This record gives sequence, C-alpha cells and structure tokens, in this order.
Amino acid sequence: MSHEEKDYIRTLRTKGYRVTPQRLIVLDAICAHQGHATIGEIQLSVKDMDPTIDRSTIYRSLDVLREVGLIVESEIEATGKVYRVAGESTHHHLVCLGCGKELTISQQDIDPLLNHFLDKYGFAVQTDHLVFNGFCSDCKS
Amino acid sequence: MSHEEKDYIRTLRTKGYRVTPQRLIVLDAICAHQGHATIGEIQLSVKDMDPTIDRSTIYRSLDVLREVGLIVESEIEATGKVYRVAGESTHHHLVCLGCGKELTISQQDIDPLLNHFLDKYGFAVQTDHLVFNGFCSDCKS
DNA sequence: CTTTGTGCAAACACTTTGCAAGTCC
DNA sequence: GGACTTGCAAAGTGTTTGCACAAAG
Repeated sequence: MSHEEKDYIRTLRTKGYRVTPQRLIVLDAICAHQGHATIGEIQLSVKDMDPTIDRSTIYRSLDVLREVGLIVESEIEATGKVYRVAGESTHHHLVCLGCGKELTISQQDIDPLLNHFLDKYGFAVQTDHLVFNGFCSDCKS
Repeated sequence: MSHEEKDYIRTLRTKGYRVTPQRLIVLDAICAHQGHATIGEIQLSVKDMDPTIDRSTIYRSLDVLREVGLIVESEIEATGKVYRVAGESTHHHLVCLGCGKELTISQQDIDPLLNHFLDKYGFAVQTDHLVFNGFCSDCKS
C-alpha cells in the first residue's frame, strides 16, 4: 500500500494524538481494500486482524484518522459512507447494480463535467470519491 | 403537483394494492417538496397532515409506492436516501456543503458525461436523481 | 365478508457516549 | 506518573417485524 509507516505515525503525533495498535489496524484495514472501504468492510478486516478491538474503538479511530487528514470520508455512495486513505491517487467508481462489479474511472473522465459546473454555475464539486450506479455492459438488458 | 389523482389510484389498484389515505398522504408529502424528499422531510410533512400515521406505516407506504413505480428511490445523496415522484421531469442537484443551498441542474448538463461512460466503458449510469456535493460561488473560499 | 393495511409495541441494526481500567510517551 | 485510549455496557437513532384490530373492495 502507499502509506509510509513513519508518515502516519508522525502525522498522528504532530496533531497531539497517540499512536496505538488499534488505530494502525484500522488504517491497515482500509489499505487492505485498495484504499477505500465501507464501515462494514473495515469492521470485518479489523476483526480478522484483532477480534478484541471494539466497534466503538473503530468508530473513534476513524474519527481521529479523519481529523488528522489520514483518511477521507467519501460523500457519495449508495451503500453508505466510504473511507479512503488520503494521498492515494484520486479515482472514482462505476458500480453495477446487476452484478456488483466496480469499474475504476479516473479523474480525467469527470473533469469536463466539473469544469462545466464551475463555468455555468460557479459551483465547485467536491471530488474526493464519486460513485455512479448503473449497469455494466454485461448486465444492461 | 404533476400527478393526477386517477392515475396513481389506478396504478395501485392494478398492481393489487389498496388505496388508503395513508399512502396518498405519503405521496402528497413528497409532492409538497417539489417532488423529492428525504425520509425525514416526508415524516415531518406526513405528521403535519395527519399526526396519527405511524412511522412504520410511512416506511411501508414508501415500499409500496416504490414497488408500483409511483416513486423512485434515489441512489446518490450525501444526506441519505431521497424519494422522488416518478414522471417528474428528470433533474439533478448541486448541494452546497457551506450554506446548504441546492442548485437544480438539468439532464443536459450531465448527458455528455454519461455518454462518455457509455462509449468508453459500456456502462449505463442510472440517472434518476444525481446529487453532487461541493461549494457554491458564495461559499468556496 | 374476505383480504389487505394500520397502529402499536417490541425487536433490530447501527452509532454514540460515560466511565473505570489500561496504555502510551 | 499523567494524559490519552480502550473496552465494556448502556443509551440513542433509525428501520423493520409480529400481531390484533380496522378498513378497503
């Protein structure tokens, strides 16, 4: 994964937070899912790595990690909030409602639209992680 | 509002569902919000029109109305699910994270992007009601 | 009059909070 | 050692379900 251990340890310390195994495990759990995961996925992965970590600790860890900017909470997702590791290359998803397949799309794919909104409405879309639902080529019948 | 009383009564009947005041009130509640509302907004409006209607009835009514196709559940919305009256002219929103203002955008605004996805990935985005979060011209500082 | 729908209450799932014990630095 | 964190348990939310009574057709 693309996060350096030293970096996030320093990030936590500088902001006055302590470095605990629980917080590192939560961060690793997100990384284990290609850098973005739902709360459910995070809880499963964390339970896998250390079953004694409490749900509430996971919620609190996510709060802290977001507070210091190590992760980002995605705003748009049909299946619920998604947490992303900050600094990963920005990308977005097309999620198929038929088979569940996820296509990864790049920032360049949506830049024209965002510029259009900026020109026409003066509106700056927040683009941490966009998700579009629909049907892939196999499932659109 | 744009729904004809006869139409939705017939729609319910044809699909084997009964027409009840509760279901009509739920539908009206959505209409009262320009044809799209969150569950919270719906519950407030319904309570306004008839305080004796139970929360569970509202949930069940929404299920039925969606089942028969009178309303559509929007898939993308930061603040939660949004229910839309079917048949209203399709439109989308830009929601400002600063002041909460909602800009309405037309289907034409996003068609280029959807065609791009179709061409490049063969993916057909479901476009009942898209919501983009960001900052409006006043709030982007 | 038969079948479906409603209100109520309880159950459920998910998230947050208070606090004593444990841990990081 | 002192402040921050954790786990546990309990309390909130929001949504769903079971069931007797009420209403629709």
